[in-house]
Amino acid sequence: MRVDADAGTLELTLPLRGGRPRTVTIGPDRRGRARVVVAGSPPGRRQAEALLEGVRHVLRLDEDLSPFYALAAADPELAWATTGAGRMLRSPTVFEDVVKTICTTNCSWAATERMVGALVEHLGERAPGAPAAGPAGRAFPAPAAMAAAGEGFYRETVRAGYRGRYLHELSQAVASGALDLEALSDPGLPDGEVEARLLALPGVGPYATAHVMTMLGRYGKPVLDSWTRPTYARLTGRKTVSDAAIARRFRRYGPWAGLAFWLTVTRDWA
DNA sequence: CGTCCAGGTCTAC
DNA sequence: GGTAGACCTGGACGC
Repeated sequence: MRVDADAGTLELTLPLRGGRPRTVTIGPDRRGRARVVVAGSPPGRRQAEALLEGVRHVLRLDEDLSPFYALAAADPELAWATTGAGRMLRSPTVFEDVVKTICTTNCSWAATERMVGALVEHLGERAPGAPAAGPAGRAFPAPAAMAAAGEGFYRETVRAGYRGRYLHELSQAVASGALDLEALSDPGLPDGEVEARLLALPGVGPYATAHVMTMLGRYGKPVLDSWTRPTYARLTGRKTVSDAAIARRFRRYGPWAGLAFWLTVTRDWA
């Protein structure tokens, strides 16, 4: 995925069931509406619809944030968000979000980018017309591709350290059918059930669980880590802030507490 | 050079 | 149920 802030565009390569991935660029048209441009040969009708569905999913265009906006409007600290903030980017699949989240644990953001970049570059399927080398124009690897890669790949190429075992175990479980991560998208599952299943995954603890649940649109719990905690403390003019204090501050948001917290700590990104 | 730590988790008490 | 210690990696920092 690549963001061009100047052009206001987002480029991503989406996997397609039963076919090569395709790269799309999302940007504003002259009317200020979203336009999706597919790279390479024109897609067929079915493929075009699948790509649009993928874009809707990644941008959460079908998510109804109005209950959150109603709460934010009454909060001077977050009223700014009601003009359309809060559609956090997510991955096309739950598997991809879980893998990426594991790659954020106990390391710098630069290390996360390096690990994910290596996975995409070496295992990701190439969209037609994409460069033969490099990560550009490649989809995130399928579970089977990650399962087929050996331990040496995770150690020497991805340089994932001890995370390599988690990534390998996870992808093998998904590829074999023993684990269905995509089922976690089911809105009918209670939060507690999703939370328990995520916590049971290798390399997934409380932080990663909260983060993946956020990606799943379950915003009840703030994502607390070594970046969000100090950032929130700084914003409130304190040296440190307890998790309990954060929970209290955002309790009024109920099931939207995590989204309110995230927007608070990332406000200067907008 | 060594130590610390970054968008934590696991295991063993 | 709660808490030390270990854990890959690489960049930042102090000496």
